[in-house]
Amino acid sequence: MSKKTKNFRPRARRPKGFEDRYGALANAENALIGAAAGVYHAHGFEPLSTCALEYADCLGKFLPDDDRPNEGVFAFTDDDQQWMALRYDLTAPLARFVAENYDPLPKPLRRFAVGPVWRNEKPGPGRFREFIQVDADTVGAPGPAADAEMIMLAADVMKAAGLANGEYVIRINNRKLLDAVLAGIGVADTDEGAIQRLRVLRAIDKLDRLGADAVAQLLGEGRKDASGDYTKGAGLDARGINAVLAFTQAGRAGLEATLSALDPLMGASDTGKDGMDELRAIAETVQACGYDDGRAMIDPSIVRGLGYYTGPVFEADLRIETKNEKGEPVRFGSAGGGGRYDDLIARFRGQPVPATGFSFGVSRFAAALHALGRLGEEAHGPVVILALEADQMTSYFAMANELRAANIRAEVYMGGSGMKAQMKYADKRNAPAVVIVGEDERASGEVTVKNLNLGKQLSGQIKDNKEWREGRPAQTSGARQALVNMVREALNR
RNA sequence: GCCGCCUUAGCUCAGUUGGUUAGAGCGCCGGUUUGUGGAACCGGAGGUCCUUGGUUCGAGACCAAGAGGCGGUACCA
Repeated sequence: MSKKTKNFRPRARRPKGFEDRYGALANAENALIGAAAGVYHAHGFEPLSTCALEYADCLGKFLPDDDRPNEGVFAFTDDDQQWMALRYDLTAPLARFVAENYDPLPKPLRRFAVGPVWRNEKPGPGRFREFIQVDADTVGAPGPAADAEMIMLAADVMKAAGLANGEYVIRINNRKLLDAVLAGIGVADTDEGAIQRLRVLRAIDKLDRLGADAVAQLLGEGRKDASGDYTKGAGLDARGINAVLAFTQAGRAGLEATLSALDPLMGASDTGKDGMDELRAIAETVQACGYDDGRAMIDPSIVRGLGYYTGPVFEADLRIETKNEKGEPVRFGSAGGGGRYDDLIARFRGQPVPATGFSFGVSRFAAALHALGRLGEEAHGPVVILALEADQMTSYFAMANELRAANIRAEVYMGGSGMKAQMKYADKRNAPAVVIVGEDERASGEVTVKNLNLGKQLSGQIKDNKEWREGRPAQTSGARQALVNMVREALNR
């Protein structure tokens, strides 16, 4: 080994856009995953775990005229020259799995999935290059009841995450309605029209962020933003712009009122009629189940991503304003979204397989709750049993087991340091109490329990160093058999 | 990708018109306790001033390029 190699020290650094989650944030993610998985499991969904890598063509991540995967995915070629890509969501792998194992699976297939997905995009607040999603999907159910169920489940998950009524809303729309509006203003069913439709969708997606005026520019000629960047518009005329904006603004307070406002905008279009029928059926179900109390609403300005949605689309939004450390409002985007994608599995099978689903961005959700100070952090750490005598470890382990059996989180100090360092460790772990058994206690068959919170309070009153040194505030000794009760008492004070 | 702002100790920052050994608060470590965290007092460690190149007798301060961070915008199938 050369001297140079020997001295090499890699600089510890985290890849850009990737996040470490420790402590409260990691706990929050786990709690959200548990909440969502609990709701879905209770509704009969089966867990499915698929692999992180997929063949890129199975993800549909190829540009039509290109031989390498699209930007936005992390991809590389395998030994056999095939393009592999990290999954960018859990829906495309589901489509692959269903197509691959179609015959033996129960239809409809109800499955939920939890896991990280990867996107090669610019990171931002609540936008990560690796993040955890929880998905639930129903495959093989063509009717709007399946969509309505997805919406109600999404609301249930938000509730299970600890949010109160009014702090979240599931917004509902149907892509067919916008298609009808665009057809009505002369957007042709051609390649050119498809591009135009795409630009319209992107423009509408920016409504909440940029406002109606900017979106009107994007629907028309184009828009120059504050940084001087120019975005080409959809090229609609004034009549078209007004029609699209009127559609997006047709949302009303109640489900019925919104449906009534939308009806006249659909004209004679068959697509529009289909979309309205679906939306009406969803609204009736949601209403009958009592979710029209603010948890679910129709919002024509919701369009969702661009790709595979074919009908109803939904989005879960936090209604609490999020601020950063400087008090500036932070836009986190939606906590989740979904919709119907009847053509996705057909890519593999040649015949349509209807499907609908919902996906939560757990990492973003957790980051938003963190910014809101709503993490529900654990009140305290584990009880720490000091390891004062190296030859007494088995008795320390026995005490820890007794506490755990009584449902008290506990650990034995595992370091090699002295008592002072062990106390500091317990303090840093936010331990509610420490158990002290050294030579003295062992000789007399006792244990000492020190209440760290109480000790902290008492320390504020001590001014004299002698008192500090000699006082043993907030700790009590008692018989070894009373360990659990003494710790419990300390926890309750 | 494009535009703008930022980068000095672990963290938050100060650093006069370019001028000797670069500072503070908090944190960390140690001592006043060799069986005690947290108050108080005393002491200590810790900096390639993001990197590279340039201007200058002299650069943490000025210039250029690059990297990283933040914000906006685009992209997000």
